[in-house]
Amino acid sequence: MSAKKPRLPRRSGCPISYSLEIFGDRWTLLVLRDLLLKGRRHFKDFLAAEEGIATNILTDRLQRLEAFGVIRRVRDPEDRRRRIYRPTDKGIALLPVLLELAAWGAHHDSGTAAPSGFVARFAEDREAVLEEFRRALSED
Amino acid sequence: MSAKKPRLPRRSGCPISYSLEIFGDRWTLLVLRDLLLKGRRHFKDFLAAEEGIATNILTDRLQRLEAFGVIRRVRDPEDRRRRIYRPTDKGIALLPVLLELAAWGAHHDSGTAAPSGFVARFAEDREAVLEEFRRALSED
DNA sequence: TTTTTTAACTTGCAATTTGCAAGTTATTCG
DNA sequence: CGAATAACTTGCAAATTGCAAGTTAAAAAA
Repeated sequence: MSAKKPRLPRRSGCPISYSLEIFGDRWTLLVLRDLLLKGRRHFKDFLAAEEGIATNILTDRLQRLEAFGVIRRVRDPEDRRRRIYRPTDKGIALLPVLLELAAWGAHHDSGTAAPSGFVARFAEDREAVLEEFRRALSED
Repeated sequence: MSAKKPRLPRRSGCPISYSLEIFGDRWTLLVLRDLLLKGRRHFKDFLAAEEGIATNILTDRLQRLEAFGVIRRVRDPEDRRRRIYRPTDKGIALLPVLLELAAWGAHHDSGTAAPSGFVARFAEDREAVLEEFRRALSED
């Protein structure tokens, strides 16, 4: 596996540019949302998300995330047809990015479906919210 | 101006999905980096960034950011050929997203050109770093 | 045991977006 | 006034996304 890294040659040394080389598209962070915030694990789960990602795009994104060391992919011992996708530490470190995007979106989208009170809670105790998600992810 | 909003129909009410409708591409957050973190203001400045955005893409992204109320665009009174692009409050509220992306990228990119000590400083006093950038942006 | 169903992709092709570079128009400079 | 400049616009090729049918291995049903 993992021959999927560079889509384009490196554009600059900027850290944001580096991050966007991995996440700068309409789907990758949505996949990570399901993985990190919703605890989804299987291909089928990501496919079932409301936004309707296509199978070829999902496969591509999962492969890239694996190649960049953000997730790992193993065969499910209970059903060998299935694959389990899990975040690495590098992946878990993306929680703040996801939550800041969520907070911004929830605050500025008049039609948001964000959980009620999420923005206030995050603003009030950011670290506690982060810790909750980290704990959920470490329960394996 | 500002007829540039929806590229696609809304995919879901998820706040992250909403954010990605605006930023889910390889260029938009780079433009905002220059605007919010580097204080760039003119079309020419964004064009000159190291990553080499094309003029049609830059124009498209600026128009979308304006349509979403993230930036405003005015004619420069000192040279009417020029345009000044400035962040709105909605735009400034994206600083945490940008800085989290930068911190993640700086930490995980072995070839990073991030300013030395940035990651440590941000981890140590996130609010102070945010406040610095906000102050710089309000000096107009 | 065989057949059917299911999970995770893969593939072919059309539609959309990006990238490159030349072109256009209004404004400023020499 | 002509040349240069700022901010786009345009035409077209390359790359990516989206849709839906197809494939293969594993599990479930007959």
